[in-house]
Amino acid sequence: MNAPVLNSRDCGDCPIRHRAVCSRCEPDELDVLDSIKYYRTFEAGQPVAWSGDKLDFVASVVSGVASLTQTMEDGRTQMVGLLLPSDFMGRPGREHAAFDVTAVADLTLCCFRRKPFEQLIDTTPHISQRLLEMTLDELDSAREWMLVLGRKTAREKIASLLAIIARREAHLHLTTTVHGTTFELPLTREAMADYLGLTLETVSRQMSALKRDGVIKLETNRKITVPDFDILLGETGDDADGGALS
Amino acid sequence: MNAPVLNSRDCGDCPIRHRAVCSRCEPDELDVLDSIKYYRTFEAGQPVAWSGDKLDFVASVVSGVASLTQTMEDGRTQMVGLLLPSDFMGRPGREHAAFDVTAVADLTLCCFRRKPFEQLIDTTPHISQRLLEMTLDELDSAREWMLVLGRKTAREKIASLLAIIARREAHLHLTTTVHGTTFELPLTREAMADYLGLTLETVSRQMSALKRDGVIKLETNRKITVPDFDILLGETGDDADGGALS
DNA sequence: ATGCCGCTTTGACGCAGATCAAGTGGAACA
DNA sequence: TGTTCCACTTGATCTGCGTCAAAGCGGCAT
Repeated sequence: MNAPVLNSRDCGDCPIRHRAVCSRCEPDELDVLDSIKYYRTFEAGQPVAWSGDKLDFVASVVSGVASLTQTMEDGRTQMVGLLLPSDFMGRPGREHAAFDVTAVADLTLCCFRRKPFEQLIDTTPHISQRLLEMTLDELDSAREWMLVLGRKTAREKIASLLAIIARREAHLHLTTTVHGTTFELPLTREAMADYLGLTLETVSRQMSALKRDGVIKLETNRKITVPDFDILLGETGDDADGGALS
Repeated sequence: MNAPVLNSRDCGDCPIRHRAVCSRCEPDELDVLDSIKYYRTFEAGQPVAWSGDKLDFVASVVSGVASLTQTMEDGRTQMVGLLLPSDFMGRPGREHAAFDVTAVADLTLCCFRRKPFEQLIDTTPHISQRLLEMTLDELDSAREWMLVLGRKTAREKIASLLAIIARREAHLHLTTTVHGTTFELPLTREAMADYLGLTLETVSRQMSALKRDGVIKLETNRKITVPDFDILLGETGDDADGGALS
């Protein structure tokens, strides 16, 4: 467990400083944010909130991964969002969580008390503008994911997910050598299945197939090497350019 | 063709005045909007914009229906958004369309020239706040649709779509009698299939099945009567609440 | 009317992915 | 060095939906 420092961390040192809701803030605005913020950590697998729970904060993901999922009465579940570092969680103006939120990997949140944050939004264009921009980006991502869910084959779905993870991990911890790009997969097979609208057996089979075909190599179950990224992209079914999510 | 009045319509008479981006605007703010707005109409089936096109305006849907769709190289298409009256189209700060936009039914747009609109956003909190709120709503809808696409059966998908259309049409033109609720379906079977991630044959079969089971009646191909809305909701697979009953 | 065309329905068949069921392998712990 | 556990893999079989093909049904123009 690499438990991160808990409280009173300086925003200047923050790893997501330049991408999160606060990215456009001036020093004095950061001071205000600093006064309503606190850190919370969750171990992999722990719930952050259940759908319908009262939620007194909104938050930025500092490190780790969280998922938003919906569950039907009979137990079918669908992941509807994957929150990676710098992503924003919660909705200003809404008291209750709309989805189940779970820490998929060890998670650190920078939480803002909701009431004061809502006031800040009304008075600080730097925050509300950035929040609008991030929300529009999320909407684009959600819409691109709809294509994945609605029209892609199992193999294309897996390839799309791997490409997205690799791309998002890129500017953090990712190693590229002559042998390709290696990254950590922060999801279980079951979580992948929930995201992709598949069963975990199908996920496993398609992972094996991609491995067999040399598209990926598995260092361990969770550590993946992509020898040639273009080949992976070719498997996503998107047109050759930058198809997938931002 | 019921071509609506074209230009210089008074915002006060606008049917979407209380729900669109402009809903929170004061009279003087409306005056500014009025100076950068113009109306455009499209016949059913006509393209509004192709993905990648330069787009010099953003717009509110005044009447009719537009779709946002993505297409893969091999022709597979997925509808990723359905724009009904009062919905907002386009993205401030983006020059080019990200999706194909098509008029699914005869369509009237209230267009705002993009550049001046972007300036307005920065200076008019009433607009940017409302836009943020609408975008967050859209994001919620998109996420709910992900559950439909990823986990629901064909029958559940159809029922979900009919329930959504009926609900959105509710506060416009919808007739409820002792024999149930009747509404116009503004989509072809193919458009339904594109939205639901199905083929049009499957859509047709499931519509027939729902008819056979008495969940719906077809006055014509496009005119639907729902004798008991709760039964329809039961077919969606969602838990009972849904907001309609309770 | 008549023939054409776009939308829709219906049928027969095949397959991708779900379901059911074992089996494998590595990490934690005694 | 074994035992247990859990994430994962693999196999056998089933099925919902896609695919291919044909036929109904208005509406509209000639």
